[in-house]
Amino acid sequence: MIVNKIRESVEQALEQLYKEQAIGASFQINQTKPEFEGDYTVVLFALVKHLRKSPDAIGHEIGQYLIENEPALFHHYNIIKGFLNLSVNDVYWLDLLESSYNKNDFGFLPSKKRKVMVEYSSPNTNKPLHLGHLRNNFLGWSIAEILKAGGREVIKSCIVNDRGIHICKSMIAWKWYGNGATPASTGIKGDHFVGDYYVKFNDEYKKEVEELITQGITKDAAEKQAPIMLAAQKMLVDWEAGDPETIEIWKTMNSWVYEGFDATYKRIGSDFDRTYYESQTYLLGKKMVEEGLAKKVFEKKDDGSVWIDLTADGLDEKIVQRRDGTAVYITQDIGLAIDKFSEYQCDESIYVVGDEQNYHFKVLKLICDKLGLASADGIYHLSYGMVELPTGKMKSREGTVVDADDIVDEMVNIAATHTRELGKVKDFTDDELKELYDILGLGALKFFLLRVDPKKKMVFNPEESIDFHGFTGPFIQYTHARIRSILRKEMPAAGFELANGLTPLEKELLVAIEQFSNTIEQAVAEHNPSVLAIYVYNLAKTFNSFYTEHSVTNAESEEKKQLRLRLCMFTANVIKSAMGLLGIRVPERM
RNA sequence: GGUCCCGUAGUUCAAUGGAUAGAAUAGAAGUUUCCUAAACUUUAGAUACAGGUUCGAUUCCUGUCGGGACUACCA
Repeated sequence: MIVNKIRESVEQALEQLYKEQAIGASFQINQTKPEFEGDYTVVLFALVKHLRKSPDAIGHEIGQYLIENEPALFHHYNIIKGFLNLSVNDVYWLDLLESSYNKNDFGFLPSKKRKVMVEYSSPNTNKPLHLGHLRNNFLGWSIAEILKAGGREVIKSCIVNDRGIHICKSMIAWKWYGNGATPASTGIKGDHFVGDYYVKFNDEYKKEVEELITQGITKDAAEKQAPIMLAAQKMLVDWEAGDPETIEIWKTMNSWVYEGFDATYKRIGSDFDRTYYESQTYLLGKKMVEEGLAKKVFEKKDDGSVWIDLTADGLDEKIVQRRDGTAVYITQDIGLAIDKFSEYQCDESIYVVGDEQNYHFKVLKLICDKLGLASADGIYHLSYGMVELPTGKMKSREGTVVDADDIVDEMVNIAATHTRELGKVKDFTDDELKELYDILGLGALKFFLLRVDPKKKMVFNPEESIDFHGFTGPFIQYTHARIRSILRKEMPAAGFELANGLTPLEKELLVAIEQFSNTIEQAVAEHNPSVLAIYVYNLAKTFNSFYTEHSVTNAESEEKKQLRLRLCMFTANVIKSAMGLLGIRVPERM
């Protein structure tokens, strides 16, 4: 990678020129801004104090040194206001086209021998997936692929929250009001079917609370006394006690949900190497409660509930087991952390979970640490921001939730409409068309959700966010299809002598291609797919300018044609790889 | 109340303390006998406010104003 080479060369220059004075000196290397001459820029200000010389003097000395000692790499430099702009020889860029020819794993980095688990998706089994889950799924899948490209061994995992009071709510509503209906008898997708009863529960609960309030009971008391809520709570206790009827309903309703989830996962491309079920991990968590009590990490209150005091760490007291002996969320997460580590011994365990749980994961890591668990160090919360609507946060109670299946269908339909209007693929079979619409619709959706820094919350405007122009997935897919169209006419020849001299756009394209592996490295370090999305978009944009300006198959000379054919091939490969890391396929034609 | 996060063009997003704050979209004006116009070119438009740190601040610190999350014996 050229940036690393430049860094090494400059470090060597510093060492040779300034000896011990240069020890510990640090500097930045940026890509040179287009308005200046050069390819990469060394920022000199940071060296001034160390070397006690003016930036210009340092720049000239380093620049001279580089040109004299590494003439193969550098051929020119200029200094403007403390910035040393270095021009790299065209030969370096042309060699890149020569040496990387036929390389399939372009950009991918050598193995780092680190094992990483990425937990993502983690659905509740009481309702279907929504837009927020899609951000989670796309992020988790993508970061796993990015880590693989960065040489890590990756295990994708999913924890299914298949037990708890929320499931009992759906169960009791179905038991009371379902009259034995099933997804098959109603023709409703399983996860939506169960979700409808969750909504039903909330409706009935609200009615009961209002009814109680009219009887003169306070709101707080009414919320605790509502019969349907009491029934749900009893169901949770029954479930933990293994009551056969409760377990039976639970198994049946969960199986409906899983059928629905499987269909959605298959459609959006989520997959997992290992699936955990909370119903199987929460008991280990409860065992850890006993151990924590013995180690005096936890403490039991008079009413029987168990707590940890984290006030010394700047946090509050946190409950780890209820008065009635049932497990809470954090309890089963402790159990899960132990399970994961004993099974895989990962160096790092990434949890892709929304930022509303920042506090929860702070607590989890602290507790694991205090319990002396080996897994504590590797816990990393990949916290992402909520997806909001222009009207604010999505709220299931107000019916403003954007359903995952619905939005995928909508995107695919729009892709279909667009494609028909343009009429470029009229010779496609029905199957080919269906696949193309999926590639485009899902590509647009995935790119939209992944192009934003995960840490930041984002706004999804149903009317405006569905776009196929500009900074979008289809823009990049289109660029790929155009390149493939050229390469179908002619592929670059092997072992051809390439023309000397690069036009500005040829050079720009090469520089961009060369940055692919650096970008992967950055994405790995930051756990951030958006840097790749931005990168691949810029690459496509650069190619489009190149494409408009230069003819490939009708180039001025055979040498130029071969050079540009290779540029086309590399660009297409990098686009395909980079989009692949985002979970987005690219079509041959569109 | 406490803890944390966020305020950048009309809108949605960029910018490891670095050069004249980048894109997209919406707006204005252009480009197609020639490899796919889902494209390209030109144009106009922004760092909430007030201090501080320094060669240099969108970025770091303090305060003000505005928005959000968490602080559940929900998960």
